[in-house]
Amino acid sequence: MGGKRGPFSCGLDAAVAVVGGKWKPLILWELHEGARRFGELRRSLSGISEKMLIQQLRELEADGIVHREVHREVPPRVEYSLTETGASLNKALLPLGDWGEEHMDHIRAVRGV
Amino acid sequence: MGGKRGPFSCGLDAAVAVVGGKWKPLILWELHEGARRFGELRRSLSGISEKMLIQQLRELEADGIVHREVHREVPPRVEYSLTETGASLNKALLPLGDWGEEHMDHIRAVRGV
DNA sequence: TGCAGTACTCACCAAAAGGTAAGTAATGGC
DNA sequence: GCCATTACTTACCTTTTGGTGAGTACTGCA
Repeated sequence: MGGKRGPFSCGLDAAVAVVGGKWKPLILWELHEGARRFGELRRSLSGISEKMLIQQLRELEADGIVHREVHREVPPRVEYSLTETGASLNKALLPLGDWGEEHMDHIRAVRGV
Repeated sequence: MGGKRGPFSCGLDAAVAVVGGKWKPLILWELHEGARRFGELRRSLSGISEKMLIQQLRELEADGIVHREVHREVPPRVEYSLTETGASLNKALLPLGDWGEEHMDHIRAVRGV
């Protein structure tokens, strides 16, 4: 879903193309309080594989949502943070997060999970 | 993505489980002005297959997002509309749609589509 | 009799997303 | 010399998602 998908039929379609998938919303959420290192993100997003994390971060970077900063040290330190565009996207996701919070029990019940 | 996936790590995760995928956001959008027939939806969502449309509608129905009403006529008439929960979800999606609208050109440019 | 229109349903296939496990590069400290 | 740490990278596989095309049930109407 993070893959290319072009001409969008509406704004929602475009936004979903950028933030869709299993991990991207969670990654954005993790970054909403400031920069995070690769390893920090991996530990926070329990269950994500390194491959997935990198892949999603690269796509978000390509879409101008996150900024990647490499500190040339050993061991290496790479920090990811939201760009301004990313921060605005995160803000636009807040109501959806609230909705989910509010209806989580209902959804869980309906799906039997 | 519409498939079962639980326990959610946060509200956003739960919301994405309900509204994720290629078509669901667009279906919700189509319903935001009122009830629509199956055929109307198929024509509006250009490119969707009948199988996908039904599948997504069934999942949304199971999640309590849309209501399905069958009118016993010939030829048959089935109308889909948002439940109250669905309407609130749609509302929560508005900022995301606005964000997409605003950044669509940027995204298209970055992806070369 | 048979065709039109509507809303599905099914079997099968292709593509995309996601997961696993192993390997790499760089260097400071023991 | 060798191990630890960090941030990847690669190859391979499974699961999920999405697409195609044909078929079904119902009944009014020509």
